Amino acid sequence: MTTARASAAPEPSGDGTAGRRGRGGGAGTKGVPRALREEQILAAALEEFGRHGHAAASMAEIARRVGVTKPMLYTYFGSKDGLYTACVDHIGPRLRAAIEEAMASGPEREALPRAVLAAVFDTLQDCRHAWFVLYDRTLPHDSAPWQAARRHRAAVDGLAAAGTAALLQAEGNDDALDADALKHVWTGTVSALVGWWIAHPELSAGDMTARWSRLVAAVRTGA
Amino acid sequence: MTTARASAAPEPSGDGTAGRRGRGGGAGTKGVPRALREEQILAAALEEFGRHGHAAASMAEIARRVGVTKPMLYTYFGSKDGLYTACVDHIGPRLRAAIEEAMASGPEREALPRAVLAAVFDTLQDCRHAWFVLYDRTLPHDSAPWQAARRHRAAVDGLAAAGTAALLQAEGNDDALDADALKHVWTGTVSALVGWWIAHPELSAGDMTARWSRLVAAVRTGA
DNA sequence: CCTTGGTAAATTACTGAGAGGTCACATCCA
DNA sequence: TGGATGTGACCTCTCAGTAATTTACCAAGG
Repeated sequence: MTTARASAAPEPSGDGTAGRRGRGGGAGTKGVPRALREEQILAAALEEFGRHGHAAASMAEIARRVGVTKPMLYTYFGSKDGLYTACVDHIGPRLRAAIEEAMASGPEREALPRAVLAAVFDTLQDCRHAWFVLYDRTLPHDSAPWQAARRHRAAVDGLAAAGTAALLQAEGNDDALDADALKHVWTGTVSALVGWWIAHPELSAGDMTARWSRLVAAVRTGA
Repeated sequence: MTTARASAAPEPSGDGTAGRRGRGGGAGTKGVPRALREEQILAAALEEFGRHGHAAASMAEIARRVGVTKPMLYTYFGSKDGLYTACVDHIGPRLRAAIEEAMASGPEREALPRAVLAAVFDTLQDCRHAWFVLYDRTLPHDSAPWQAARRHRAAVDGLAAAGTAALLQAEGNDDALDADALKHVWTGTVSALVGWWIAHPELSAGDMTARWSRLVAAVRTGA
């Protein structure tokens, strides 16, 4: 299906004196294979959806960022909800796998949150807004994107739940609601850190992890 | 301006055999003074905007919840952005005042977050979604609602900043970025708790505060 | 080597629905 | 009567979604 033939697509894109083409910017193919275009569209959509939310994001704007027109998005992804769902299906498993790997590498109890955060930052370093595609409170209830996001969040949060529940049980707390609330506080903390990271583009994933360690140290000894 | 005259408005609303009116549900006044209607609209708008976000919320739906038609909303608030701004101007100062009062009553350093949270939960108990009107990441950049929300958040966050900065400095950390990040983590924690509270309507503000205390205790001694 | 058809990659131009916003008019109370 | 409260109908514009068409590439076949 992929039939990836060219190493790097020519993509004159914008050049007025189009290379081998007579008319600059006409209809026809630009030599970009479908698989590659899908990746480009997905990347642009992750950013737009993450930045503005499902409702405020516009298909035309996503197409414009890619350097393509709307019908391409619809031939490749069917609908706005289809594209959003594809975004969720793209970033969800990647986050889940990264977190699973971080947890499986068996850090000590105390360093586990740090390891998970490092995995999250590492996964999001080139698409930081993608986090908020998964954690968008404004998705229309029961829509396809809502269900997809819910499913993938459950997978990610399940890992968090394991850690937080163990922590509470170690203190003799078996309240299921407490565990659920603490899980939410954890994902909320991750959201806050990712949101802050977006506002500081110059910082690397490693910078963020280091900062987290410093904050935890301060809060644990102080407070 | 208020001229609140009636103790409780009659509001037949929906009753086919309207009380004293010939035509059921016609045009004319329903005896609800402007100030009261504005409160009703504001309450409905806070819920709708908080639940669905600025873009996905619809003026028609807000009007329907109040039992009124769209032109009323525009007569009273001018525009969608005007209504959103009014929501922000309504909840922002209330939250700020509550937090200020909680901090001014001088709890010990350690109990300060708990006191602030109690104030927040108390303020939001009848309009929990309102928090997300203030903290909506999807507001169109530089729009009037965005600026208003930013301003009020700054006021609320400023109080948080005082606490977090003091905490870090006590540990010998003077990094301004660390303080800013910790402030965001704090507001993210509040957001997470409020979001979780929305999913558990049966819990009171007091329940939430107690739960917070339990979680903090577990996390501090453990982890 | 050059046509030639088939397929993949794109675009232009359009439609339709829904939501923001407005206007003229209706009703009620003082 | 006049101002406050309120509605029905309408306008307009954006945006999701679609149909028809156009161009480029690629492989055979003459």
